[in-house]
Amino acid sequence: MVKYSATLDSTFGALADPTRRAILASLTLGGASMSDLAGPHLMSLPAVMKHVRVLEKAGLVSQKKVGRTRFCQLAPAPLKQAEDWIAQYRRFWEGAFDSLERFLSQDPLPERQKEKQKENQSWPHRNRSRKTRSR
Amino acid sequence: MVKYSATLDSTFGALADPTRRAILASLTLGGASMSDLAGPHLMSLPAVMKHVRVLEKAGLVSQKKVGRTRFCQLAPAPLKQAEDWIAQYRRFWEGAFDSLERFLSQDPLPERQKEKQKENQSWPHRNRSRKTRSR
DNA sequence: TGAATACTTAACCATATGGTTTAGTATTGA
DNA sequence: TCAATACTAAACCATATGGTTAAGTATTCA
Repeated sequence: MVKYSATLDSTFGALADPTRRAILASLTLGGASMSDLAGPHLMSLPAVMKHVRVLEKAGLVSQKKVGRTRFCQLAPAPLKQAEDWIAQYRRFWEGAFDSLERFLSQDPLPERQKEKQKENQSWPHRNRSRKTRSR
Repeated sequence: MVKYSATLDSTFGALADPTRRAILASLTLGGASMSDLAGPHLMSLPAVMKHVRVLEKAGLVSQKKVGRTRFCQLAPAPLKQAEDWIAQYRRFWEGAFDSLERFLSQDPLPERQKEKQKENQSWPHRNRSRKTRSR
């Protein structure tokens, strides 16, 4: 199947929500209680707690209960992996910018097809064989 | 409401799925048709097309139809913004790693509370005033 | 002790997401 | 021209997501 990283899934998934990014931003000011975090947001405390739980599952936040108060703090690890993943693509998307206009307006053939045409083959169908599917 | 970036939402959202990351990886080898992209995945062509549409809406992929074939290619812009966002947090999560053990096991009071205690105030409730909510 | 605080849990809801199958349309090539 | 190719569109489905309200529990403080 597909090369799979549960870490990247949950990291990017956690960062995809503006409320959660705002919570992380708030935590850069230091540890905060649930009510602290909920304060700026126009949503209920349980809703904010769900967001915090998503951030915790993604490893972006750690929690600790002191008395009746739950404190949250930024946690370190997985953002590094996400940043590395994106950085790895930088040269490709920088290259892509150069060739974008040509791709969209002038040259009708992408690299893969041109290679294969040079080899004087028919179009390479990577999915010629249909797969068995569950269900 | 919350500081909001539709671009970061859709960029991180698009990157949160392993199939879509695999499609981007495949496109680093050059432009590819829909069937090319669908090839390695154990899912139907319409499913892959939905993923490509998500990537296109996020601005990560551009498309072009030539005859009956639809070609896709990496597009440049929004990964930069996402990488910048993450990079901006690096110093915080590096710092967080140093203070994590103390936070979790020894020191019961986070920075914000300690500040306020020094000021001899009661705990600052950022959400003391309840908000009006829609619905 | 008893009221206020700070979560916590549960049930619920609407919409989004990620997949399917089926039945098309438009192109291509023998 | 006619069959095969390569998408495309629509209807459908299960589960996830992001929110709510209501009713708890556990702590704290006067």
